[in-house]
Amino acid sequence: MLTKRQELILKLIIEEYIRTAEPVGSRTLSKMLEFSSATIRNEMADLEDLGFIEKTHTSSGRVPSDQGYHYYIEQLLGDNIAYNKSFNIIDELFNNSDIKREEAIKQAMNLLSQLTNYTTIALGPGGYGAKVKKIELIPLQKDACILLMVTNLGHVESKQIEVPESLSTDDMKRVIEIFNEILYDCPINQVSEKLHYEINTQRIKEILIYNETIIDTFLDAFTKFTQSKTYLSGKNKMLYQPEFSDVNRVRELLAFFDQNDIFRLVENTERQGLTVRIGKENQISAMRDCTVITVPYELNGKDSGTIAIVGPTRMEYQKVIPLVKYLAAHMSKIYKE
Amino acid sequence: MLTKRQELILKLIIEEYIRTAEPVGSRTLSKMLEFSSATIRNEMADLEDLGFIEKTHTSSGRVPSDQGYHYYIEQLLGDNIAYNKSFNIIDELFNNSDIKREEAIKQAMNLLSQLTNYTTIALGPGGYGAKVKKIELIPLQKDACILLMVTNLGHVESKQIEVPESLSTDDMKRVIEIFNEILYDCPINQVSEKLHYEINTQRIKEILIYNETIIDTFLDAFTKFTQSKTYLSGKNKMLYQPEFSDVNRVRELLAFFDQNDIFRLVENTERQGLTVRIGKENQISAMRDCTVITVPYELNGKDSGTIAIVGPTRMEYQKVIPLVKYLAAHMSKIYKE
DNA sequence: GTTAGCAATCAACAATAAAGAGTGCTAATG
DNA sequence: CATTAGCACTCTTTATTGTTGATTGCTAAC
Repeated sequence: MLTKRQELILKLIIEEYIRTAEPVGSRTLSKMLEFSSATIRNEMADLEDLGFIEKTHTSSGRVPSDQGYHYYIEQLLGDNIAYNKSFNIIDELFNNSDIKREEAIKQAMNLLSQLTNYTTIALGPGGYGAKVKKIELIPLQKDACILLMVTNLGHVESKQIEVPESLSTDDMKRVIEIFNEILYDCPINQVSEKLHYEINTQRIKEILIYNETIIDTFLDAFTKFTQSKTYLSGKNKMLYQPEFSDVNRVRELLAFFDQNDIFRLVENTERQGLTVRIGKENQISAMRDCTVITVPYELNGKDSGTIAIVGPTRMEYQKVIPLVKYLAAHMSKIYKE
Repeated sequence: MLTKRQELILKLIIEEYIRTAEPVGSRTLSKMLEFSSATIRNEMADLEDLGFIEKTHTSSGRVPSDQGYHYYIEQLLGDNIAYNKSFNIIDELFNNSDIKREEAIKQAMNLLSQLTNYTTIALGPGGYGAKVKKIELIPLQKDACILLMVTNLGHVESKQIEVPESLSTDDMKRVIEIFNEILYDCPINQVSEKLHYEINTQRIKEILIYNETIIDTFLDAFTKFTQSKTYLSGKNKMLYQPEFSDVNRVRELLAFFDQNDIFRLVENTERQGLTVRIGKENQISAMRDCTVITVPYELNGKDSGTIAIVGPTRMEYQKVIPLVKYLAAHMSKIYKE
């Protein structure tokens, strides 16, 4: 357990380091406090022994350790979400609601990235709460048509498919009719199951007469829905952080963002509420100097996903944490009644 | 006019510089040629006077100037598109054609970026050649529905719109019926015109009874089609070029790519065939050390766009130029009969 | 016209020195 | 006994200097 004075010193070191990105020395601190630099040096030595701060070399000022940041976030910041004028801006976004769900998530991430100057990621929701609303087949030429699927959430997915010559327009109409009958109001993630369940019923058999592979084509088109989508904003915000003044670091980081591995940042954070992974706690080596904060959100009872924000370990936690919390808590406003 | 030997020396300097990114000295060249370094120095002095090469400092080797690259490309490379084994890979992509147009363009750009290790951009086609195939309105709840538009090219655009309570399901059906009658087979870029032309006819008036703003909502949804799309690939390929070992350069470059100004790279290149803009010929300051090559393409008589490739001025022209030419010339294969 | 030879130029690198910031320790202080 | 002043020590940063090596331009010889 730290004494009050140690906590104060730790807090000041962290906040000063967040501000300047330079190691903080005892003299700097003694100017802010009523103690001499010698006293502070003694305290700093203790804080270092306890693992909260580190030196970059024998005679340098101190820098917060990963553990130090954790203590700061969990013990010194507290849970109080102070009112923040950025909250208004977020509310404003959600009030302007004649935009599609996807677009809204995208914009929310953009906003968060702009407010914080860090990189933001939203994962999901995939099609998980969505239900089939309507299936439509629109002929293009003799042998090609567009398969359309609309969900109750207003999402549209389309896929161009080939149609065997043997199938007449009326046949196609019948096929679509059957699909609509079977799948109307069926949750997206149960489509495959449902079709396989019905595979021996009369209706499905009727379809298979026309074309053996149509079920597969169909299922293929549905996979797009169920893929959990990622929204990435402010990818190169990080370049302006002093910790990324080395080109190799930049390359490493951007290469990571360009891979399809982004979801790895969020691994094992489901059902955990807000998580803060600092520095090497992130398994990804390109992230060794970064903090990744994740927080789950819900759009309605079923649709859920994760918001993540990626910045340097030297992140403005005080500002960022309330912001992501607030945003995640209010994401459900995307659907207004 | 340059002598044969001057041309040879210029060619070697450029190719050596492209290979190594280091200034080329007379001794290096004399090892490749039958002349002494002194002779080559004399020739180099002349080439410098003529503006084809430059020194980085008084006693450095020579580096090609923008003008030098131009001479190399236009006089020394010639028009002969030598067969290139990459051509096969391109053909392969186009043969695998059960993908949508958008996806095909995206993949073509990805491929080009991978083959060359430079950044690639495709502009357009917008919806220009496309015609309205079908318009559909799918109700979600009482007051909301999805407006769907499908083109003959298989492109689908959707927009969620609000519907006044006063409008019954049958009314909506009637509205859509009228729209389909009016707009079937209408080229996308003439939709606005057509609707305004028909504004006083009985059919449109019938629609307006239901809802005054529906036409605007409709036109709004169509603008998405006509926007010329951009496809960007290999954004951070450039980071691995030695000319971008400075973080500030990297920032500048990526910031430019992130703006929506990419189209500026292609300004005034329409109808010009292949253009090569080297270094400061690009008006964009972030591009002062880059070469931008553009070449127009056509998908069918009407749909056209531009392919661009962005690399360092020290670009592998010999490899790149035939490649973009070939790709652009064969883009039309995306639609096979 | 070509080339050998040579002084001059300049970047790149390493070695050295000086300045400045910071630490840890010790001894004095209240 | 906590606090502080004082001081030697450490290490980074910056500037300075010298050295090396690549390259040029010029001149004179072939």
